[in-house]
Amino acid sequence: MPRGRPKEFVREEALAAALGTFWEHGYAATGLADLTESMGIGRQSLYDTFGDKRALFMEALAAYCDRQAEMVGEMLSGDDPPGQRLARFLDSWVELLSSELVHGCMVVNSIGDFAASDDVEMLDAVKGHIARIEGLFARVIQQAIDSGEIDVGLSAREVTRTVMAAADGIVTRARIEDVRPKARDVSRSLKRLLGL
Amino acid sequence: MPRGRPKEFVREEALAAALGTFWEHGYAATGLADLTESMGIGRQSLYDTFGDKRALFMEALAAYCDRQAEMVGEMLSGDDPPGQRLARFLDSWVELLSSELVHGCMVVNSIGDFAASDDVEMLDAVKGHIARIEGLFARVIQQAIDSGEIDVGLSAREVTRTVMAAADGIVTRARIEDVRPKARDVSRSLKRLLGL
DNA sequence: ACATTTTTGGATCGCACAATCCAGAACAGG
DNA sequence: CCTGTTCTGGATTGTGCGATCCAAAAATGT
Repeated sequence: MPRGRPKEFVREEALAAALGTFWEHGYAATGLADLTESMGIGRQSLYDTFGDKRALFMEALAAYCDRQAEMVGEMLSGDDPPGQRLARFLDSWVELLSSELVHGCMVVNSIGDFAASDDVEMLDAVKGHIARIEGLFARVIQQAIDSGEIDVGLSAREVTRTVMAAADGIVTRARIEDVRPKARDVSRSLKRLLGL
Repeated sequence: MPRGRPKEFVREEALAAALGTFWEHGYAATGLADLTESMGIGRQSLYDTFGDKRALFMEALAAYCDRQAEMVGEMLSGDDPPGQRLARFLDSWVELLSSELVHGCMVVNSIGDFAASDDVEMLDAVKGHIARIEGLFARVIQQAIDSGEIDVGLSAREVTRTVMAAADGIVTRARIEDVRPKARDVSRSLKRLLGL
């Protein structure tokens, strides 16, 4: 155990709290007061532990992406054939919009937060996170095409980009309205498109 | 002609310039200096003519929506059957992403700019603009279903929401990368979905 | 000439924000 | 007891912003 007075908070928990606040309000709209309140720590502790606001955000965004990748990876995994796993995902991801994604996808939200900025490092991080999630879908879709489950004259790239675009559109709108009815319609349409 | 010194700028032109700046950088990231520079007028003239920054933005957003509605309306009109008009739109809207929509759709961008704010009036305006554009697609799609051109066991509502979601996703990503290849793939997939 | 209106640009106000500094108290181990 | 670290909270700094005020100049009609 280190010398002096022990920290009164767990780093991961404080980071998770910051994640939630950034997720809900975005980067610029989140003030230091919002962060210290939701994290339950003082300004000094925040700067000592995480650096500054921007560094804290980048770390939170990376944690979000890890969590999202794990969740999507689980939903797309299983013993049944890849096409059925994708169909299952399309059926059940509507539930995510009721709980996890009520404030949209933090990565997609970050596009708007930094698109007009000159923070190339942040933008590269955002693009990387997007590519990572997209890769999970591309893999399953490619498998479903290889196995013949999906056979509609479309490449895996075309299908993946369509699914991702629709998902991005839904989570964008999720920020200002209840999109679950829309998401159900889109999921049904996409399954029809893919013959699932 | 009114009494004193005549205005040295045309209101519509100044508004169009403000529209472009807001469109490119978003609401918060656009400073008064950016506006006066792009509009070519002084602060005083701006406040006298448009009120304040927020009022100027609302007017610019409404003008954007008018223009967008007119453009989409034209692209979806013609003498050929509605299904073909929709297919034509899906083919040619990629060009819009090369010129008009390089910085995304101003309405969709505004979602992120005001989702976390408590400006309900602005949010209602955004929602109204979205509904207006969506109505244009819903009408054509309904016609194509009534005429039997589209017959894939999906309702007009389901198809419309899917097309809009995909489009929203594409224009969101357009802010940080060239999405024309993606848009081509998505358009091809959607046409396949609709049997066009 | 005169009145009216707009333009221009500087100066200023008020506010919110991130970030830093500081001093005192709290808590641990040596 | 002493030392090192953290927590607390107030005070402060610096910056950028929207917005307003002001005064002088410019351009029109009466």
